[in-house]
Amino acid sequence: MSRPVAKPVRRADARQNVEKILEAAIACLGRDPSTSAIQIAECAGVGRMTLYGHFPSREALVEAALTRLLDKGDQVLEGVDLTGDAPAALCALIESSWLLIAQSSAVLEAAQATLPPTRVRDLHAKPEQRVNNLIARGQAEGAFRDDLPRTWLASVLHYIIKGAATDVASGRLDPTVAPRFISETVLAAYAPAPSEERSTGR
Amino acid sequence: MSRPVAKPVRRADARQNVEKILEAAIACLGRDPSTSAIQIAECAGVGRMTLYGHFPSREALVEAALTRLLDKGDQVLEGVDLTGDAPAALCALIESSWLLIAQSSAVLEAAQATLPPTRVRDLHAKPEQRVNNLIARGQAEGAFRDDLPRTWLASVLHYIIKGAATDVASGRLDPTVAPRFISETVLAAYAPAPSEERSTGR
DNA sequence: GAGAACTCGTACATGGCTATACGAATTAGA
DNA sequence: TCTAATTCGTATAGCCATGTACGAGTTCTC
Repeated sequence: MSRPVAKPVRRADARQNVEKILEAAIACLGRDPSTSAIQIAECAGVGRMTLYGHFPSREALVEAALTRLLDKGDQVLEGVDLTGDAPAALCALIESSWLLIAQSSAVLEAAQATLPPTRVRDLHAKPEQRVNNLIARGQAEGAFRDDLPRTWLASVLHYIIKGAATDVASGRLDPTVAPRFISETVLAAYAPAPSEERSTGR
Repeated sequence: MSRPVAKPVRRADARQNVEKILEAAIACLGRDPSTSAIQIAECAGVGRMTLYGHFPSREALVEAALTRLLDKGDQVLEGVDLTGDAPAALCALIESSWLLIAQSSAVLEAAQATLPPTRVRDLHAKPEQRVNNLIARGQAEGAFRDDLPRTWLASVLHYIIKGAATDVASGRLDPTVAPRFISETVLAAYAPAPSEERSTGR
């Protein structure tokens, strides 16, 4: 009875199919959070039953896709140096992962429609923390404005990234200029109030 | 047969029901763009069949709701003085109609899922223009930054308003402080490059 | 090469939303 | 008051998505 789910070895093609399905799910849900399991399956190039063979329900699939996406994002952010000058670090963060963040937002939206809210919060708490810390540090150093709460500043970043991603997806915005627009806008929005010239760090 | 739709007089209660349905549609779709016609009907306090008696399809209902909402927004903006100092005008615009704009965005999202894209564009072209003109004027006067395209600046405004509205709806953001946050953030984002210290109003 | 794992089609039950048709009860308006 | 407009329940049909069951064919893995 000590092995309820233990399938230690899976056939190679099976694992490969799981991979294809997850990638397709991320792509599809990133485009439209309400994509059906059928569409994801055919987008992955597998039969619908294969999908249900690997994921017991659409809910499980969405959760798996979100988890993978957040892990991927976490890895990317791991490789970005966020310790230096706060504005520069924010810029680097945006440059390196705005698309990933945008995708995550969309998949997260899909998750919110099907998963219990607590589960969702748990899943994306960690990556969220990275951004939060950076903003907090910037505020403490006087590089970012202090007259608006950190949570709001973080939200603004997400709003803009998500909006830009939507417009890029629908062809209204050129993806090559998007990161620059985002960075310049967010940095300006985060800038300390100009009236009183605080000693802005260095 | 020369009068296919001509119903010159409608009974008072009928018109009143149409009113209730439209208001309910705006409220429901503003909260969740995928609200079903059934939910809208019971939210309006009328039977489902009454709804179909007044609107031939859900699509027609969505279009009617969007049209009414945009008209309402247009009226509100009509009463706002946008001719003075550009930042102040933008601030007044946000203060007076951020909630309306947010609702419009949500209903517009519902419309995009059911209406032909051209129709949607046509409908909200006019209110959009008001914001665009204000931004253009601000740029021309040097009150707003010029290094980012006007369309992008307008988009940013929408991103933030829509995001804030979502967070207010889900209880993550206090509705009483939201307009202030939005205004201060957008004004900072729109500010001209900081190197030259313009006298930014007060 | 043989057995097991895996794929995937078909079929089916379920549930939700849209939309139509019919008809009875209600109600406004003259 | 009387008539016609209006409401609104029920029934019906179609479409689509989810999820389960069965079974035959294919392909890995030993």
